[in-house]
Amino acid sequence: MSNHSILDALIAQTKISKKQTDKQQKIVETAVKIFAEKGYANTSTSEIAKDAGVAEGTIFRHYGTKDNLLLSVILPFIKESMPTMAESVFNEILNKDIASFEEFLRALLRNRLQFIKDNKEIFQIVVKEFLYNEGLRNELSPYFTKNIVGRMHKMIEEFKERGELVNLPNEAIAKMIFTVIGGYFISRFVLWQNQPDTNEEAEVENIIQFIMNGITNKSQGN
Amino acid sequence: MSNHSILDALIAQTKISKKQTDKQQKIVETAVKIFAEKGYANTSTSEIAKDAGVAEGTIFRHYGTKDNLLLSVILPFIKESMPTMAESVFNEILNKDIASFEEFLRALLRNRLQFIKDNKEIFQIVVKEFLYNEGLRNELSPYFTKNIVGRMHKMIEEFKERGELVNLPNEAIAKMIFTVIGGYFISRFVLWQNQPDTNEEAEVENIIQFIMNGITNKSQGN
Amino acid sequence: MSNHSILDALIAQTKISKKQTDKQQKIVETAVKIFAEKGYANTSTSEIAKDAGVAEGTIFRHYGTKDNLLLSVILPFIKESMPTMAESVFNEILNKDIASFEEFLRALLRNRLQFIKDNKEIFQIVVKEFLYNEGLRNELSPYFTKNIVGRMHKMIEEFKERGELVNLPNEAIAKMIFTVIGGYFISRFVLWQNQPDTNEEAEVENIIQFIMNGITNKSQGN
Amino acid sequence: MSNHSILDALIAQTKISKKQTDKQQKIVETAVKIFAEKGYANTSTSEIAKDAGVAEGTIFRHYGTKDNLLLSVILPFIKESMPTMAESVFNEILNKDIASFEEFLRALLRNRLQFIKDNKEIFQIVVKEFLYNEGLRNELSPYFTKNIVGRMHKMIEEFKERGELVNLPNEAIAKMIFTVIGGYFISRFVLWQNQPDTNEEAEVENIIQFIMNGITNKSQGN
DNA sequence: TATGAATGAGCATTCATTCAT
DNA sequence: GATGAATGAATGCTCATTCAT
Repeated sequence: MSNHSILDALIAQTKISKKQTDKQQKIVETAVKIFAEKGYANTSTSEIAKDAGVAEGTIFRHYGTKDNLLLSVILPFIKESMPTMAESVFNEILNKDIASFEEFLRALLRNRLQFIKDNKEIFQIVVKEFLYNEGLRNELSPYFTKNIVGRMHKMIEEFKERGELVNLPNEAIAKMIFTVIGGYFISRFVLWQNQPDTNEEAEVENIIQFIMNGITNKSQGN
Repeated sequence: MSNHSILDALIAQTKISKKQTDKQQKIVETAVKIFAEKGYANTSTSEIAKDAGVAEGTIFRHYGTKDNLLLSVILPFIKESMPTMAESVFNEILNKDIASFEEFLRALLRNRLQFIKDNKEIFQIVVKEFLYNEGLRNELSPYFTKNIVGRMHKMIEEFKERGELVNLPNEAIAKMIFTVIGGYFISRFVLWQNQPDTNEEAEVENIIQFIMNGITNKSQGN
Repeated sequence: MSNHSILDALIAQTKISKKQTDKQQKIVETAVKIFAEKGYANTSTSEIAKDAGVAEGTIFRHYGTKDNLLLSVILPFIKESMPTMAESVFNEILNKDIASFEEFLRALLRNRLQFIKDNKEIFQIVVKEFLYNEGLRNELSPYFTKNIVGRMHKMIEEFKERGELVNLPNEAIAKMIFTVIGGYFISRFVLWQNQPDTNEEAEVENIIQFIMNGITNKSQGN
Repeated sequence: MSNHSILDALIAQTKISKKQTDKQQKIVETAVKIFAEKGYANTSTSEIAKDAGVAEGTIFRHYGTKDNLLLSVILPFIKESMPTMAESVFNEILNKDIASFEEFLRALLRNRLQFIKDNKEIFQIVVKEFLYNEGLRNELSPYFTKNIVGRMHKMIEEFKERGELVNLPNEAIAKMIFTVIGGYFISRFVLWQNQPDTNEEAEVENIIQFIMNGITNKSQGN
């Protein structure tokens, strides 16, 4: 996990992926499942091979190293998770002048919630490894910054100008939104995955309200 | 990391720790440093031994297993971090009828911020392992729930009655407060530890304001 | 050395042993030699690996644990030693109505003597570990009882009815025969392996005579 | 277990044992118990120390090495078991001209049976280690030969002259007697120690009869 | 005399990786 | 493309032994 830029890897990845053999698909599937469950460092390639019904050599024929297998698992998710957000969410909002920031938040949260529900296990891997694996963190961070933070600032700026947002530094606002939303995702999908299904609708709405208005009782004066 | 209750361990811990030899101290010190840096799973006992200037056997003579060494590193922190909060923060507030919830939040945040600044590395270990190490998570969770959540609910209830807090479920309020504060600590001390010192005063104030009032511009109508 | 029934192991063993690689063969060969010489507990896997000209990992790839290697060495011997005796010796005798018990004894002793001469080293291992290794003893015992003791009783019963044998409990007779024959094997092949070759023919005959007639001088009256 | 003659050790032993401290006594007691149960090679000095309520260093202060502790446990037993037999049994018999060989056997068996019942655990150790520990075997063997075999031969010679014994080599006769008696002891006290108490009187008598007369039905002709 | 902290070689086992088939 | 035998360094841990107090 050291001297390959993530972008290089991405490119290589795209080039290589002419066709995935059945075995390859099975390997990645299995790796996702086990990495999510026990973490990268606690998973052995032999376990993956056995569970995938594949010879251990086959893993290395296709992915070269265990590190590389991790990347092969994570990268498509990253590739998807970042730009998608940009295109389908941000722009969509920016073009509709009727939208409030609250509506934007709601759309963003719902959109990402669905995405993560569709990619629960990979999300678990990314979260865990982002914290545990400094190499990976260093690779993903600039990518994240470049794609997300920039757009978010623009968005905040826009709504600040409309007078909807409090006068805090853009960065502070962005960070707090990410913290609350990210905290929700991590808490729900990584830490307490087996909790019985809660009332998602209400939860989402509470989060939006919290981000917008905090916890102070607004009808205090009444 | 399996069949020892954390409370039992805590008790045993306290009893055993008659005197720590110099070597023991060096071992724990070094373990803290390396675990924090690379994570428990990526740290070998031989590395700890070498860095601590100690024979590898010495580690096992004192701590028995690597798991146990981790606990020996973490438990005093946990022991400190939980009840302390209870006594020195919660009660203090409950007794002063002048206090607002905002003041309580400020005190809580400041108090914990100081504590974590004093125990930066162990905090890093706890955060990382809480996510990565299911066994540890299962041990710490009930302890956390029992000590913190209960008190927090009482506190929220109290201020709800005073009409200061929004009408959301106590749990939802508590969770969001923890998410924001925890997110701040993790972001600052685990993820981006090497960032240049920011304006802490302002940051703390922003967080408080955010929790209390969200991001909506309150002077909107003016 | 605990929770596997020997019968299960036997079955598994037979199934697995599709083909043995050269290295596997070398490992077992070497293990037999060293276990026999120094005992299981005093033999390290690294010594076996070195002597076998194999990487230590190779042992574990094929046998999983040191315990398992011991079983892999012993089981084929056990499998052979028990039923063979049943089929080829017992039945053979039972079908010839001319046979005397003495002839049966002679056939039995000769047959087993040859078998052990052909498997000297494994016999040494089995004897030593049967005494030293309670787990192994507990596994082998019932198997031994089931296969040997039953048949022996039937045999003794048969010859008792022919009036050839003394009126002692079958069990007592069987036990003494085993003690004398087993004692001979152990003494000759385990305890004093390096004694110069004695007159085997005479020795066998002495044993038979001893079992049949004891040490009393029968021509006493003359 | 290498370059000390057992006789030297015996002497040294005798000299040293001025006074045994309480701790020493506890150590030997505990060592006997655990060696008997699990075998020398499978017992760690730390386990002995813990069970004996003694610091590990104390064992080494008194016995120097683990090997030496084993000897300290075994030697008094050997010292006792050999000469005692000589004095109290052999001579006793030799002086009474009325005695038959059968009576001698009975006296010998009873005498040794009692001795072993009084020293069950050490007997277990000696048997196991005699087989497992080549060094120990090489040390004990000559001692055994010198003390026992010689006397036994004399005894057999004596009764051969009286016409009581079969015309087999003295050695063969001695060996078979030892095998049967030793086999009984080992079977009863080492292999199946937990068997419910059998009818000892009858068992002893069966053994004597077996040694004297074998298993042939003597009243065949009737 | 007794302690117990410290040692470091040794142990069984795991693991990512290589390579001939 | 896929296999699976083979590797050997590394790992967590044990153990007999030493030595200052």
